Amino acid sequence: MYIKMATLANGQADNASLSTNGLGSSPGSAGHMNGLSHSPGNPSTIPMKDHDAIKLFIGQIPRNLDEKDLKPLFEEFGKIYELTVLKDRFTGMHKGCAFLTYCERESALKAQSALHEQKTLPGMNRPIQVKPADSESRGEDRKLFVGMLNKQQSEDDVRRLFEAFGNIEECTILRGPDGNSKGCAFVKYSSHAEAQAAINALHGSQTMPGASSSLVVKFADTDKERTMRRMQQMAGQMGMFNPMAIPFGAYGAYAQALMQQQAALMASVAQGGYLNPMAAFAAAQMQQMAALNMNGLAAAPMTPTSGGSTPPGITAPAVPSIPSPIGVNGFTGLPPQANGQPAAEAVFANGIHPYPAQSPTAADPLQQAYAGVQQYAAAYPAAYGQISQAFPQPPPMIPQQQREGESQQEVLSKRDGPEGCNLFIYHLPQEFGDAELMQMFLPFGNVISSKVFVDRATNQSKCFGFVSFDNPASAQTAIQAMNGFQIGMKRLKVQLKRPKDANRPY
DNA sequence: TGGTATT
Repeated sequence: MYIKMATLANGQADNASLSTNGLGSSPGSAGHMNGLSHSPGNPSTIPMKDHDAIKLFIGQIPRNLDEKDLKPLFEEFGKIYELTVLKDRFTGMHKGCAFLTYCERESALKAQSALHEQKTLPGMNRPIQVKPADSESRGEDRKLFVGMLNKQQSEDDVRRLFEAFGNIEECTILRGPDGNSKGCAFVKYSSHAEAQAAINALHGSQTMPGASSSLVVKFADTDKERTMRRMQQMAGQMGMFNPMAIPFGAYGAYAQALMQQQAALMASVAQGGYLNPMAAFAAAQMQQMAALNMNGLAAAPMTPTSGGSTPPGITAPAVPSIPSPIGVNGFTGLPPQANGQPAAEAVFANGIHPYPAQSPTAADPLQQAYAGVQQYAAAYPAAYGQISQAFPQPPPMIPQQQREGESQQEVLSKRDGPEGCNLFIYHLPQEFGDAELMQMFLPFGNVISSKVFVDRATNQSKCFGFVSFDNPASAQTAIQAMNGFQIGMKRLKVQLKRPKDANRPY
């Protein structure tokens, strides 16, 4: 009985928060004190109930109607298994709603379609509510997030699109404070299966006029995910560490340990006087990759995220979950020599090895990341060769360390830094995606966003992009260091991003 | 010289 009461209390609370009818209810009352409610503990009095029977929430019931009054209204759709008016636990006051379970699932569906919002009971000013109780499903597993809608599309438009796949209980366009659509919506079906069917049929199926890519149909965030998202946003605004690193458990701890290890390496390098932008660049890449891989968010870290093509010599290695032996030349799948040079020599063309000699062990993820850097560098010998020319002297800068746990959130956030912190970069290699762009600028500070402009029609990079730092000094340092930097046949153009309202050509 | 969004 205790369990039964708890269940009812939960269901009631759920429905109270769900319903838009203004029915007040405080959690806790269990309406089991009535003549129609069967005691599930006594087999002799329990009618048989379908295994897939649906518990219905009935709302907008006049408070003078009790179970025996309501029974005739609902009985015409089938045999009632249980009907319970919700009452305040302490005062016994009728709360204006009830739970109803038919013996057969089909009866519930019939009652819902016949009654829900179809008639208004005497004395009420809103129509009766007959719908599955929230306790019937978590809610989240049948609620969809729909993205890439046309901003002109209405609730009805979306309903029409989704109604073929099941019964839609809710359909809401997300709107900003001004009432304009954000181009996305929530659609809630009666069942998980319906929601899944809609995903299967509609996700990516079409591109709405004016939308930048094809329709997105996926399960909506769970409460937990929503909380995480909020935390991330908050942390991002405050420039704090990323809370995502904490719940990742063992992986997060491992990634953090890795980064600490790498930070220690970098510190020893700095003390040895070897620090130069190139070393910082390579180290930053290594950190990125290690962090990304450990979090399982990017199995092939050096694959451009946009553009579709892969730089020559880069084979997008997957980091094996069970490490296999790798040699100094790097990953399985990497040609032993790229561009005619041993990869390691291509990286450190200036003869400076910023890392202490190590004997590579096969199981060391650091080695894997290191190999990844080598591989990446091997594909861009020109870039790396030029670095030593670009910086005959150590430049007047101390590359800012990436702080622990910072990378994921920073990678994911898409926002400008303050004025003077945002760079426009032109003449990027065709193969560069957001990730590569960011890695290139990480040595100069805390990169809060990176974006390579991609032609939507061809999905090809337009060879320019944006990088935002969290402070103007980093941006200036990056300009000094990287403007005119030669990659292959091109030289990077690195300038402050033109403010939106300003009209000055550089 | 940008922006795939979660009641």
